[in-house]
Amino acid sequence: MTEPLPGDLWPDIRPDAARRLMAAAVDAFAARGYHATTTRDIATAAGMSPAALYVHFPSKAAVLFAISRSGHERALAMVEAAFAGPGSPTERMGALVAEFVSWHATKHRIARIVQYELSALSAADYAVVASLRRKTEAVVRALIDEGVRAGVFRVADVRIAARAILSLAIDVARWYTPDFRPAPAELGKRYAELALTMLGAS
Amino acid sequence: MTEPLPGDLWPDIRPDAARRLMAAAVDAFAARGYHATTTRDIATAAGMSPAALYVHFPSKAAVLFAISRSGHERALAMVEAAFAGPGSPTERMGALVAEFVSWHATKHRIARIVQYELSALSAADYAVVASLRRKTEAVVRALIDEGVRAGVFRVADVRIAARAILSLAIDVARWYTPDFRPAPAELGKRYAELALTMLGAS
DNA sequence: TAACTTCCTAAGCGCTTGCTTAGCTCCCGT
DNA sequence: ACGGGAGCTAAGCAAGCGCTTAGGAAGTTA
Repeated sequence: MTEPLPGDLWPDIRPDAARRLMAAAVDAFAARGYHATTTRDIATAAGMSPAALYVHFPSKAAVLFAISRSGHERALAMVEAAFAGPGSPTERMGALVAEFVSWHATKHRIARIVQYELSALSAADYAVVASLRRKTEAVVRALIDEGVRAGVFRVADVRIAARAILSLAIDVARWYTPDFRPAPAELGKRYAELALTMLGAS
Repeated sequence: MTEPLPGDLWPDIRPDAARRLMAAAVDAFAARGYHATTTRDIATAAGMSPAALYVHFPSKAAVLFAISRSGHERALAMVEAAFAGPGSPTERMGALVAEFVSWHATKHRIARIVQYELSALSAADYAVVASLRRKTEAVVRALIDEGVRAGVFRVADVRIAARAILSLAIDVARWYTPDFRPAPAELGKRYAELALTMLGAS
């Protein structure tokens, strides 16, 4: 059920027990959803007693927020890096979609929480991640805009095209399972081609 | 919050109170999720006491299943009708995507339960809707296959293309809100064009 | 009128939930 | 040697959960 946790995940979260709790929460939230997961589930999966969670987090909601926030920040950073990268709008959009899709597959547990547990966040917590989400979408729109102005993309409506591009990637988190072939990196490349075709790229 | 319930929804569900309970459950499940919704929420929103729910349904899970099952059946019927309709593969695929997207926008509350509350179903209930989901996906694959064989679609991988087409439509349920413009019918047409472009339709 | 059926409610039961409290153990600095 | 903080647990509390029980109001049939 649980895959080995990469050591580079949440390097800033200390102590180690807090990271283990977050990793256990990711598995549980992704599999059953935030509301169906109990604090006992999380603590037990991390090898601790139920009370241990409250040594490191003030509440169950704070665990969700920590996961959702860092996931949103990672997603935005990826998209911004692809936008700022070298190459034509076509090349940069291809790289953006390939990496975004690959992330939604590889980290589909985190991605599921990021994309599908927004309604479980408090109003204050939601405001923080909503701002990150708006920035992410704005970057995609800006890149399509650039391609349209350069004459390499042909789309009827930039706003809808951006939504469609993001939908393709985000929805991967919903259906992806680790046994799916091709593997995430190759899947990302195929989706990048589909996305560029959809944008009418030459 | 609640939009007027179309009279043609669940015409087979009797008595009227059972339909009102299902409608209230749709609003609550779609807004907050199955596990965050209490039986008291549903009954109160339907204008009844908490115990009234158990006059018409054996459990809260049965309400979810009734909603999910009828939603899946409706979705499959739509897709099958578009497949069996008149016209070229291009025309039929355009009609399929347009209608499927329009449904995911108009009925986004039901669609959200259909697409995002699968993990809340019992194993037995899930088996029923999973069968309907496989049939739906198979129809889309068959139509792409037909277009590829007829030489009007150009895709590298039929399985992945089918996933992408379905992703575009399904994800609409996640982000759509009633104030979004263009309205569902027009949104469906724009998405149909994007989908056909993605399939390399001439 | 009387018996029956349908649809609903008031009250509450047993259990689980998120979270708290009090106290223990181990390690580190001096 | 010993004080003190960090990290953890056993026990349990108040609140809310899904669901049950007993019974009542209203309409229908004989």
